[in-house]
Amino acid sequence: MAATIKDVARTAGCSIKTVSRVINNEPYVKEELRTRVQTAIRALGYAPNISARRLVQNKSYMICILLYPGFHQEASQILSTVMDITHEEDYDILIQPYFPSNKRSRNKLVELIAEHRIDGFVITPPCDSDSFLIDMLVTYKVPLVQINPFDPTPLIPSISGEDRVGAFQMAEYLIALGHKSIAFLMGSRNMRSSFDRLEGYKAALQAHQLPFEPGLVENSENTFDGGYTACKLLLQRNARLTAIFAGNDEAAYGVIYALQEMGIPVPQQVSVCGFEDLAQSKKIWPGLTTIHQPADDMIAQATHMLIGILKGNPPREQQIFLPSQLVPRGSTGPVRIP
Amino acid sequence: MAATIKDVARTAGCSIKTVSRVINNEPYVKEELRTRVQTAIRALGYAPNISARRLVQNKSYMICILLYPGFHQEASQILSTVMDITHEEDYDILIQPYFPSNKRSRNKLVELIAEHRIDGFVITPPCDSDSFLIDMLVTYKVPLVQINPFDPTPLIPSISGEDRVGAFQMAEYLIALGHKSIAFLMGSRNMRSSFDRLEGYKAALQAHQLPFEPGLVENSENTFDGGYTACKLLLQRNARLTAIFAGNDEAAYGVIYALQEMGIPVPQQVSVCGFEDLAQSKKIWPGLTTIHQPADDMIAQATHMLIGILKGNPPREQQIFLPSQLVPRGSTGPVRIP
DNA sequence: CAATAATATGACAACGTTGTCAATGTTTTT
DNA sequence: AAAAACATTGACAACGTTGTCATATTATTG
Repeated sequence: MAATIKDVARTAGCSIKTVSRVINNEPYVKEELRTRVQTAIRALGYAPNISARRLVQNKSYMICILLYPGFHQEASQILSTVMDITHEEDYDILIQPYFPSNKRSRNKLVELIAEHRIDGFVITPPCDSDSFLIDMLVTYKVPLVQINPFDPTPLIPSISGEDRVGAFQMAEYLIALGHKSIAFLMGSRNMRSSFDRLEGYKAALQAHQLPFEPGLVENSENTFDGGYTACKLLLQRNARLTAIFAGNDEAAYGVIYALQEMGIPVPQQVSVCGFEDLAQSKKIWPGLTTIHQPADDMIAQATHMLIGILKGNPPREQQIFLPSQLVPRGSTGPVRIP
Repeated sequence: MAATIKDVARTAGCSIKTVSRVINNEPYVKEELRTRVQTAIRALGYAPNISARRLVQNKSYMICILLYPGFHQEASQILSTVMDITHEEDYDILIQPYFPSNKRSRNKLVELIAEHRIDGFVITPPCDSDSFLIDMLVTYKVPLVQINPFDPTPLIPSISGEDRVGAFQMAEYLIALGHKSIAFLMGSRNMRSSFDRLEGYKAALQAHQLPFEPGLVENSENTFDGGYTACKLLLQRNARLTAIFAGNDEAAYGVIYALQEMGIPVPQQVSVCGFEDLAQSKKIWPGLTTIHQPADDMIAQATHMLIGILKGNPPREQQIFLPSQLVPRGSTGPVRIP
């Protein structure tokens, strides 16, 4: 299917060896021929086959970084999970940072695909919203599994957390504690899960006959700084609120930091909760009440599904849900009786 | 050098195709011949060459997980750094969890080496203390770079943080704040850095004419639970201490949690500090005073050094130091005047 | 018992690249 | 002007595996 060095040689009218020289920036190719070869390479979309190169050079072009789970806490949680999979399956796993819509990220990906270095992809939020990315993978017919929010008509195999349900549970929990003025931090708008969580929050209010106040919703990125800033804005605008439901755990850390900085005790005056249950959330004081929906589980499931597809065992269901679970900790408490 | 399928075939007295069948658990090989082949495989220490298999099957046996830096906070800090390197260099990077002295970890490594899948290694603490591991890599002549504490006679190229100096700086800082009763959490004993940090702490006391009290040193793992437990033990034994110097940031989180749980205000009654400067340390309240010595920088340096070695440019120095830097935050303050 | 099917083995090509070496053309040196 | 050095190109083997196909052996069927 893909062009090989022979195709390039034929197109450029020279031997494969000369093409090889051009690819590897070796000397002893006349400038004119060199450009002719480069033109052919571009015209055919040729990329060298890494496996062949590795074979003949007896090199792997791979480096291994040994990481003790504990030397760097959070990373290893994902990595351990993922690497357990590689140990049982025949696949190595490359973890690649991806910035949606970033040109460099995209180029790197095209390269990985063109060089036959990748059999399949697992896509995590918010990369699933990068339609260029998804289109490209579909065009190249590279198998992929997404981690993304609920989709009523999934075209692509995916693992989904229950964002709407989880947010509903959490809001209901706060309401049960007596909170009536509950702020909501609407997370990154490029993640669909943010919208689903907002919906769950609204639904819970409605189910308990509480009014939805748009002034209690603040846009923020799902980061520490996002939570910090949003919290300050909210309190400026509304001094009566008794609880803040952050878009995720990271944002909740920012909220807690901001409150403490202002001398507002958590949870005595304001309750705070998050969504995700990072390992860190039980290590801060007070422990963060949150919805358990761990990234590493989702990634593990997605990887298993992908390997299944690659081995010719497509999953029974296109979309798998991981149930969300409320984890109450110290950052939330009963509303203070005024 | 390494045995190939032909060697096995010759030893077992059959064709390479039959060996291939045995390797891949295909049918149509008589039991007797199958065991003969398996014996030969074991005798020769044969492992199939993955690149050749990949070439002929036109598969990469690699999976890519796209991870948005932000979807999972801490992991991406390391990964981003590391992947930036792969983007510029020709190497893919496999991150592999390793439990020192764990049989499964070791087997996985042997496999990676035998199958020619790895050109070189970066070893992080405490894996550098696993002499089996180091010996094996040296025996197989696989290039490696270690991240480890200062070694006066380094045989292996390494990147080192200034553990002793850093601990000295920190202890001196606490002393300058008026602290005289400073507890020290001696971190994991399988990391040499723990000993170096203890030394730095002792040296600072001595430099300022403060007595070293063994009762103020507590053994603990460099984990949240380790810090938590050690803190409780320390306070039971010694109510006068005004500062706790934890073995690393994670342990410091445990210490802060324990203190808050006991209603002891930080830093008003007890100051707390750590070592490492995890991203989280500026996000907790009060922010953690610590020594900046980021894992991702060290890993990046080590990786660059390793690639240099692989490309035939050995480093000028066998050992590179990354200077440590004190980062004061809210968790430390002047000692309370009684 | 012949005919057929199933099992067991091997010879050899193919995968796509790089390395070696030979062949040719061009420039520089003596 | 001959010799030597250098620049440019290509033919072909090699890397280690799996896939295809042919062949030999054994078991099953009619």
